Amino acid sequence: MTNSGKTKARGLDRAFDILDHLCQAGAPQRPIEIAEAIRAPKSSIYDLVALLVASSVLEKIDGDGRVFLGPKLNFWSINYQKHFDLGSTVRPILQRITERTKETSQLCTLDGNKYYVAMMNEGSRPFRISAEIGERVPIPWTASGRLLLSHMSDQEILDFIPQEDFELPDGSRLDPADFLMSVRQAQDEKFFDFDSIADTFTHCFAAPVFGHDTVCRHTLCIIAPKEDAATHYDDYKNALKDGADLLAAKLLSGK
Amino acid sequence: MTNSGKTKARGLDRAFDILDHLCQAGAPQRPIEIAEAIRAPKSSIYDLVALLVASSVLEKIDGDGRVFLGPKLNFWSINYQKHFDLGSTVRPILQRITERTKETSQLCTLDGNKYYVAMMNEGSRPFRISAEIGERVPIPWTASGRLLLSHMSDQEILDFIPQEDFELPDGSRLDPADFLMSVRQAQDEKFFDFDSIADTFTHCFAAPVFGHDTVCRHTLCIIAPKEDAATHYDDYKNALKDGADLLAAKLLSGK
DNA sequence: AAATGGATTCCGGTATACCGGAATATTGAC
DNA sequence: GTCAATATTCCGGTATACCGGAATCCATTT
Repeated sequence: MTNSGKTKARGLDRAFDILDHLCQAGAPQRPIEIAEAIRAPKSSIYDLVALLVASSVLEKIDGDGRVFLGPKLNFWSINYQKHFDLGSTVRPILQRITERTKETSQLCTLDGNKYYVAMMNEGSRPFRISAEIGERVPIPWTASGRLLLSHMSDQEILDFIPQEDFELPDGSRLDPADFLMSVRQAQDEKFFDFDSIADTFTHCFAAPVFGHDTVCRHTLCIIAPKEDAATHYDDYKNALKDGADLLAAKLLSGK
Repeated sequence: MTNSGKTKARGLDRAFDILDHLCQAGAPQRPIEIAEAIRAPKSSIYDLVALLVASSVLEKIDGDGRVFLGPKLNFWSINYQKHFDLGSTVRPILQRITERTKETSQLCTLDGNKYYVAMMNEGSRPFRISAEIGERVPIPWTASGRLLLSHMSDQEILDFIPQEDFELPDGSRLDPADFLMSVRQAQDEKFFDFDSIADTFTHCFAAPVFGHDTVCRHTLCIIAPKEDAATHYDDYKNALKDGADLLAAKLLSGK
């Protein structure tokens, strides 16, 4: 993963691999399970897990040696958020969008070369759509992904996305050239929407939140049943764009 | 800091020191500032900062080489919170407390041997009391601190708290023996309140949130002007205790 | 009990991460 | 422009972190 050749891997990288793996696993694991999943030497992982537990970056969950993400991560993240004030800035904006549209709204962003939902405000619908919070999803599967990559060149995008991520959940393959076109379309219109590819009955909308360098750092998005998406298309689009513009302004003004 | 002797420090520890230092600094810094603050070799810090930036654990903030906590921390923390569901569980409880008391309410916990405010719900008062979110504060300065240590023995507590943390902000020194007594009192009553030591006109209340092992993992607390604290003493106390019990129940039931 | 299978700890060699110090780049003052 | 002061990069030696493999521990089964 981090280490493909014949050489030793750095402890830092291994440690971060452990954290990322536990995010993906979504549940406490034993050192040996982690080692196998990461494809890392067992003895190294035992060492590292002990170190990470000692510094509360990981936490012992049960008496059987299972560990999970620890409170130290929360501490660092709170300080991160204090600076960018994401939490308290975004929440009311999502609530406003859900109020206007009745749909579940989300703040999305990238982690490495994957997309994930960073914050979610559930709508009133009885059924629940969309990915779990914090779950990493291939970028081409998402409307937001088009926007989040739009500052990159075609070549950069192709280098950035793992080949296998063009395989859609239904087993078909998305043509990278088509994907690039949709990225450019999203870039031009500063908006993107399409029928979901995770299911057959919903439609995704996404609006970009630009940082100071005109790079799309986040998106606001909603996922709605197709019929509602069609009848309220302009309402939904405007609700998202308004929210995204407001959010960008607040983030840029430093408050 | 991490390394006092003559030996090399581990990269992991240095990296975590960097993160903790940036939390404390509260603002982006250059590698060299970090190195001096941490008392670490410059060349090592340059190396590490580059590594951490590459993995988005740190983030380049400006063109002058300044870095700050990065989005990767947020990603990990979101997954941490998904598991323990702190965010969405605690928020409404704090809101309820603030509703009942009109005061600012907080969720507090430990990071290492320091206290910090993990979540805050501001009351309606025109002036603002209490520490910043995420700011590390000596445990003896806080009402919550008494509860958060109450599972430890006297000796463990004395070993745990740095000597200098008994120096109060007004320059006077708290007798460790007195502190231990107040810890035991808090333990017996499952509650603690006292006149603030950070100022002369407020009173702090704290109620413990117990984990599955009857260890006090968090506290709920409020800080109120002395007169209000006196006239509404029972109201405030009950609001906090109700909230804390409710929170403990929710956390233990896994939802 | 004995045996089996797996998890965890222990241990020693070696690749390399860490660090001191020198070289170079950058900034700002004059 | 020159110079001084500071920040950053470069480089090589050595302490040690990483890792393979063996030993030990711990449940379960026979």
